[in-house]
This record gives sequence, C-alpha cells and structure tokens, in this order.
Amino acid sequence: MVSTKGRYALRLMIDIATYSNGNPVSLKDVSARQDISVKYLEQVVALLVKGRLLISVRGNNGGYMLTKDVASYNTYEILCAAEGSLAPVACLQTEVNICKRAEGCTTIDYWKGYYDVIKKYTEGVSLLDLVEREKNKSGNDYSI
Amino acid sequence: MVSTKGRYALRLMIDIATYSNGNPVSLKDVSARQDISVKYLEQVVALLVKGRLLISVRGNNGGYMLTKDVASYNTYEILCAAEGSLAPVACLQTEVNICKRAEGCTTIDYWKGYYDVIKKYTEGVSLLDLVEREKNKSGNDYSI
DNA sequence: TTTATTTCCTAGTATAACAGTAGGGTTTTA
DNA sequence: TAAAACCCTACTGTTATACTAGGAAATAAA
Repeated sequence: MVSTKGRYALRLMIDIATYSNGNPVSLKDVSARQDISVKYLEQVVALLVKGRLLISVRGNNGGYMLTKDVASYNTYEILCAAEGSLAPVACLQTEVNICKRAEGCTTIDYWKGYYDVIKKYTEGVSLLDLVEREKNKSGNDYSI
Repeated sequence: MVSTKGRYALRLMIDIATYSNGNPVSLKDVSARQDISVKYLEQVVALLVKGRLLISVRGNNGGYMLTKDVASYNTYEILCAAEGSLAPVACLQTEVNICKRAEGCTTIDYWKGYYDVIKKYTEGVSLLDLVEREKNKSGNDYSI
C-alpha cells in the first residue's frame, strides 16, 4: 500500500501546481485546502525539496514552487521522492540485488515484471494530467 | 510492498505444484526446500486453504494439494488470498468507497488505474508459468 | 492399539513502520 | 521589530510485520 506520505505528496504537488502563478504557495494555504496539518505537510514537503521537485522560499510570503514545467513531472518521481521506492519487494529496492537467494530465485523475474508495470504506469501519468482532472472538477473556482 | 505472507504464498504454491504428483505435500518438506519455518508456513497455508486454493489432508502422510489445474491459478488470486488485497490505497479495498473525500477526489481515478495495471499483470501470470520457470532452472533434479 | 506424523488453532512477542503532534529555531519581508 | 513562513529534531500512540510457541486433533503405519 502507498502510505500517506506518497498520497499527500501527490495532492501537495497538484495543489501547488494549481494555485501557484509564479508565486510561492504556503503550506498554510495547502493545509486549508487539503485538510492536512501544516506540521505533517512540512515533513512531506521536505522529501520533495530534497528530491529537487520543489524549491522553498523562506520568510514572510514564502512557500514552495515547482522547479520545472508542470508537464515534465511524472507521478513516478513524485511517489519515489515521498515513499523512497515503489518496489514491490525489498530485493528490487537497490540497484544491486543483495538477497542471499537471488541466484536461483524463480520469482525474481515475476517481481521485476510487477515492478515494471507500476513504473510504466506511474511514469506515464504527468502532474499536468492530474492538474487537468482537478480543474475539470465542477464546483471549483480558481479565480479566487 | 508485498509482505512475506504474499511472497511465501507464491513460493508455497509453486513448491506444492512442483512436488505433488497427486499426493499431498507436507509443510515439513516445503519448509526444508524453501527454508521457511513450518510454524510460519502453517499460518500462510491457512489463508490459502481458507481461500479454497488448497485442500488439506490431515494425519500421517498428510499435507496439501491443489484444488484445480495448475494452469487455472493466477497470481492475483494467490496474492489476494495471502495479502487480503492488492489495492494501493485503502479507498479501493472495499467494493463501496467509504472515504469522506471520495466525491470530488481527483486522485481516485489515478489510483484506480494504478490498481488496474497491478491486477491485469498479476491475473496474466498463471501458477503454471511460475512452475515452468522453476523447472527450467539448471541444477534442479525433480526425479528425486 | 500404540506411536509417529501431520494438520489445526490460539496466543504471545519483538521490531519496525505509520501517522502524526510538538516545540523551538532561522530566515525574510512588511 | 514583529509577523509569517520555512527548517529541524524529537517524541508518541497505534498498527502491522514476522515470526515463535504450545498443545489439540486426526490419521496412517508399525
């Protein structure tokens, strides 16, 4: 299961992409819209800054901004930054497989395939795709 | 991440399918081959029996047997029986979405797509596929 | 009929991850 | 200089994970 870190990271990125118009978006505002505590958002956003997906602007009227075009983010990199990895088994988390049973393991190829479809799907969805869905929702007023 | 329950369930099913020739396969034997304690295998196998993927034969020379043809098992049902669900988010674990944010949730479709690719992949791999891979491994001697 | 083997059932336990809360510090702008 | 916002570390309650343990019940072979 994807934890709250990953799920909130996605919502955070969508929110910032939606409400930033060249200006930093504060966690206070995100918190109010997304109904997630500022304190917890701070922890999630730190992972995204560390992964260079966001940059922070400190001080009054500060907040967070995207580091590149909305369309060039994919959900794989966002989830990976927040979750650490999307690998279904521990053996595939690191580049080199350190499992004792690795040689002769019959299921490793199965898990690689499992990982591949997840990776392909998540890489195939951009942040722009999600923002578009957000904007297409009825009842939203982004002119505020 | 898929837990040991799911991973061991797969190896257990492969082992039984490989070494049963119409006879029940005991957990003692599986344990020796797979290097998993009998006690823990008991817990994993109970989930598979409950899910009607295996039947048990009690008493001396007892063990476990497949309930249908090897080719008609897919890895989705095996993992589901062991893990409970393969849903990436809690909202999708139950038929009816009980999440407060469900209506107006922008990411739910994204997670449904995520779930779909996992489901499609796992349903597409049969137990027979995995058994074949096992048998194609060099160094194995199944005549013992 | 006894004994060994095997499944069945319940309980317990140590560790780690999850999902936050809390407090105070630093930076920047108005 | 005060307020707003990010930054950093620590703490905590709850849950899940990954087992271990003990014994009861069933069955087949000796």
